[in-house]
Amino acid sequence: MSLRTLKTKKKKTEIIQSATSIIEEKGFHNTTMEEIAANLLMTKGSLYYYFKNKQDLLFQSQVLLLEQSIGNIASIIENNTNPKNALKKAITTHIEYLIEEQATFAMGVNPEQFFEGDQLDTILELRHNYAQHVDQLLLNMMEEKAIETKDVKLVRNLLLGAMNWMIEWYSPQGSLGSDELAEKMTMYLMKIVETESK
Amino acid sequence: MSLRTLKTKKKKTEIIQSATSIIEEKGFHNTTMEEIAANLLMTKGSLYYYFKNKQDLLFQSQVLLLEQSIGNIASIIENNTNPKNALKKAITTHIEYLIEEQATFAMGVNPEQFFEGDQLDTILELRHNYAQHVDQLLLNMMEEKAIETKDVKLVRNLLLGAMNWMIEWYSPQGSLGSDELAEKMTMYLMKIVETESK
DNA sequence: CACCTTTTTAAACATAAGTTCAAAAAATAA
DNA sequence: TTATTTTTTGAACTTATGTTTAAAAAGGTG
Repeated sequence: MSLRTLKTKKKKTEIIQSATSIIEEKGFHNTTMEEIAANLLMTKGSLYYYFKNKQDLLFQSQVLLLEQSIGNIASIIENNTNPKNALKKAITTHIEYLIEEQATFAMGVNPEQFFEGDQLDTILELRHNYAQHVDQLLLNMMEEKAIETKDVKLVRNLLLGAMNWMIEWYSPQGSLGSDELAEKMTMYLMKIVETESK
Repeated sequence: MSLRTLKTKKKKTEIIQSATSIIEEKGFHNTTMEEIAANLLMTKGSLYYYFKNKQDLLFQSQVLLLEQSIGNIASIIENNTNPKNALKKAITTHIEYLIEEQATFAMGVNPEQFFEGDQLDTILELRHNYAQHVDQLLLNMMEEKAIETKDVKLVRNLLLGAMNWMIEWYSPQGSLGSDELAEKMTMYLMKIVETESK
């Protein structure tokens, strides 16, 4: 890969990052191409050299984030044999990742409101892929009989909800450090999937 | 109150309902005043007779929803002496209400992206008010020692998150009826606040 | 340096949608 | 029925902002 194309890729990433950080505060529709560009000391016209349009920029941000998340959880499943530890690790990682990438996560809350057609299909497929990895982790805990097989999806939704909702209340200025916070959340969330009599 | 003013009020409510149902599917920014009006067989000009502007319409929808929710939870606290039952009831009611009013709930997910200034303050205050009612319910369970006092806010956020995230996955066509679903969710969520050894 | 390719610019363009307004229609009251 | 008030209309207005484009600038290569 030539230096040129590497440079272009880097610029693309920078643009995506600039976009997501502004979108986080203001929301997609309140973020203008002008702001995104200004943030990088460019003019909005330049953005169209890298992205077909604003929608395309948004879409690529989402795909990037989801692919990274899937990579995370997949490697956790691969590297942990103990089901409980694996789930615990997955929850912690999800939370930490969410804290770190809060910006882009916020965008993906309601994909139906931002994407349609092929783009929406792609996003939903990636989300589904991620959800299935979580299901896998839960299914591995079946023998503990903490949850019934038919409730896996429900429990997964409860867990993801409790975590993803963080974008509503998490603040870096909070009293807990992000590690402590993740640990504490994990502790409470694990209660959902643990057997009553321990 | 004269017949006139009653009629005006009714019309306002109709407009709010029309707006929220369209906003639910499309998102606020993809919903036009024209659509909202057309849905009621009116022209968009008429909407401005009832609401100052689009923003005002959105705001009033949110306030209405939040006030109703607060009314719900307040009456639950008032009418239940047993802490555990009260919390259980509150969770069930919250879920049922969310299912029923899915449309408007979806709007309030990220108030910072839709409101600013006084409006945002009002919304946040109402949300805070609701949260405090939930905290009250949790605090009443302190003697069970299932959660520590300093974790009340965290636990409340986890519970609200798991529930509110429903707007992401709930479908009326799901396999469970809304009653069953609410009951099952409540069962799993109560595990978070129950003591380990029961 | 001279040539070619890539990148950036700034201005022009396009358009969707929120808002205003004067006039018409409908509802109510006397 | 006539007069008055309320409601609705539909066209005109306004503005914000995404997008296009031709030309300039920068970067790379022989």
